[in-house]
Amino acid sequence: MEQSKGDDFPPKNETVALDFPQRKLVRQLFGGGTTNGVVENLKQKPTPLLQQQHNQELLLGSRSLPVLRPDSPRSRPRPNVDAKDGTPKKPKQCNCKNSKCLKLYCECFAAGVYCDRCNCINCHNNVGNEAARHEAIEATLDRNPNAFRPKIASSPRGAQEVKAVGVCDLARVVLLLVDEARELLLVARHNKGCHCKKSGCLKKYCECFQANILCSDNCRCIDCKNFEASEERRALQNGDHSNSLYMQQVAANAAITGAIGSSGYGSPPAFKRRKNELLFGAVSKDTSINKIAQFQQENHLRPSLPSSLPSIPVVRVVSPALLGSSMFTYRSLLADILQPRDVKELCSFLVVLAGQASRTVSDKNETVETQKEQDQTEGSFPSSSQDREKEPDLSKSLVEDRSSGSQVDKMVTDDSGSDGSDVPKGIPMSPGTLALMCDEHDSMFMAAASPKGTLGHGSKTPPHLPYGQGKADIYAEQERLILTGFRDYLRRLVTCGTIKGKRKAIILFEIAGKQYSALGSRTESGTQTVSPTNGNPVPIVQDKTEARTESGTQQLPVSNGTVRLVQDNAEGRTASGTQHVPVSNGTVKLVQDKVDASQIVSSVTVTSENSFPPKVEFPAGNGLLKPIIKS
DNA sequence: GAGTTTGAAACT
DNA sequence: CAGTTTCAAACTC
Repeated sequence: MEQSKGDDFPPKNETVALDFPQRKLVRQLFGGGTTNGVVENLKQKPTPLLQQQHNQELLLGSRSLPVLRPDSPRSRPRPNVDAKDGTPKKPKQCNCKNSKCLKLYCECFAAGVYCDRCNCINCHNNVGNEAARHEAIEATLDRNPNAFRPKIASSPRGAQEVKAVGVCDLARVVLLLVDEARELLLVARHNKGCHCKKSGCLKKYCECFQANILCSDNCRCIDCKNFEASEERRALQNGDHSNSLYMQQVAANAAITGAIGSSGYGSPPAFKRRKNELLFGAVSKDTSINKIAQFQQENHLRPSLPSSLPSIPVVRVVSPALLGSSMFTYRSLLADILQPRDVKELCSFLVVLAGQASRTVSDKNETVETQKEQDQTEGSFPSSSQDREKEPDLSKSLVEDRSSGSQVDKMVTDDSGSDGSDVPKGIPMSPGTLALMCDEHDSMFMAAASPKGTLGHGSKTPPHLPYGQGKADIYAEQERLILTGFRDYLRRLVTCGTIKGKRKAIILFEIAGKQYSALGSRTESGTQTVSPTNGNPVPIVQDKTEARTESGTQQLPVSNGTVRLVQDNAEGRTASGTQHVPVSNGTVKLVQDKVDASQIVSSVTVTSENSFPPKVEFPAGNGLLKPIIKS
């Protein structure tokens, strides 16, 4: 993801460093290790960024050759189009005078590119001085084999494939993205760390700051203010939106990471790692005084610092080394905008949307009530619209479902009730819900801790789904409605991302769109197995989306005022989690304080009566709820 | 645009 | 590895 800012970095119109002997290339290829940089092939044109990203997965080297480093502070993007004449220009124009542009002082050299239209003096970083240049490269590599490697380490995984498609998989998608963002947070850090003394790591002198990452325990900076909870840093971020270029540079990392709101609580991201890892439980073996001090600083505990720790530096904090060695170092610009509550509210939104979708579908299909009643004999679906007036379909259907004795009910009941789960008994689950329910058990958390852990359902057989085609269509319709709403949500996120984090938002949208497309492209019904968190394939109905004629309800497992949504990991196999979306007697305000006036302000009240089912009330206006992201 | 500040890189 | 010097970018005026 870091590379995304390379959009304006790659020297599109210049010849890049090409002068490395083949043997080095071979050494790169087989030397092991990873690099974010791209080893350019000899005498080839600059590689498109995306291909570079692909290449970097292939080209591994222990001794990196000069590389394009879109995520390097030295290669921070500059306008690649001349502001005056509009002609493309290289992203960096050095002004070297004494280094001949053959030392790492030179940004061009450090970036592995020839100087081109630079303002340097006595430049040797060009084709005409290939020998000297090569010699300089050798010398540089002798001093530091990683000299040309990216300073900012990031190994973002590719976009995780979203395997399952279902109503509740929307939540899965959301949480997948959150998970993805966390991964990004994990990987972005300065390899060497900065050594700032006076800048507080809040100026571009600081390479970490320049790369828009937080200082890490790699750093040896003094008086660092570039940490998650730093008010100075936050104030700087909130206040300085004038540097649009810089904002664009960092925007690539913004959307998703902002969505997870790692900074929302003003605590280091590391403290909020997966499964809400306990703060002190996550403390690694590294508990140096400095780290403790940093922790105190980050949590504003210094004033109450116990006197029993006299050795803790009082004034200077050497590096914002957070507890643990795997701290998050990334800081999203959206982090102060998209808060954790936003994610939760999105989940709530999806829940509400599911209910509304069921209502909408039901309204559409009152004409096929007969068919529905037939279905109710084996499953259960909402009955009349009169009932819906009193109670939303979500609730209604659930109530009715409780009285039904369908095979599905029994199966679900058996499955959920045997382990004390608070999942309502006798409630037929939609395929997507069942996919969610696979993680309904707390034991799943234990399974998540161990990739090969015990299955959340033990040895139980995954819920069987004897859905008929009609139900499949119902769910397909629901999915379509919900996905549409979700798409709208993401579109707004994209809009928001236009300001901050555009690219990430687009990625969000694309992933969601992928789901949406997958849903729409399906042509035959059947059972699709998804890989739930417990490792057991859970069949979900794969619906015809083109033949949506029946209504139905989509239930999300709700218990004790909490909507549980499955959080799955990338592969949907091992990690599991539960996203708790409080719905108890509160008003889930989907519209944030910053509202686009053109949008409908929708307050969605999600109440919980006797814990289940929740009452969902929609505001005036029957249109689909459209979440509004503050911008 | 000149001068200053800053911190990485280079050097000892 | 630590201290110093060199260097060029960032920053200030």
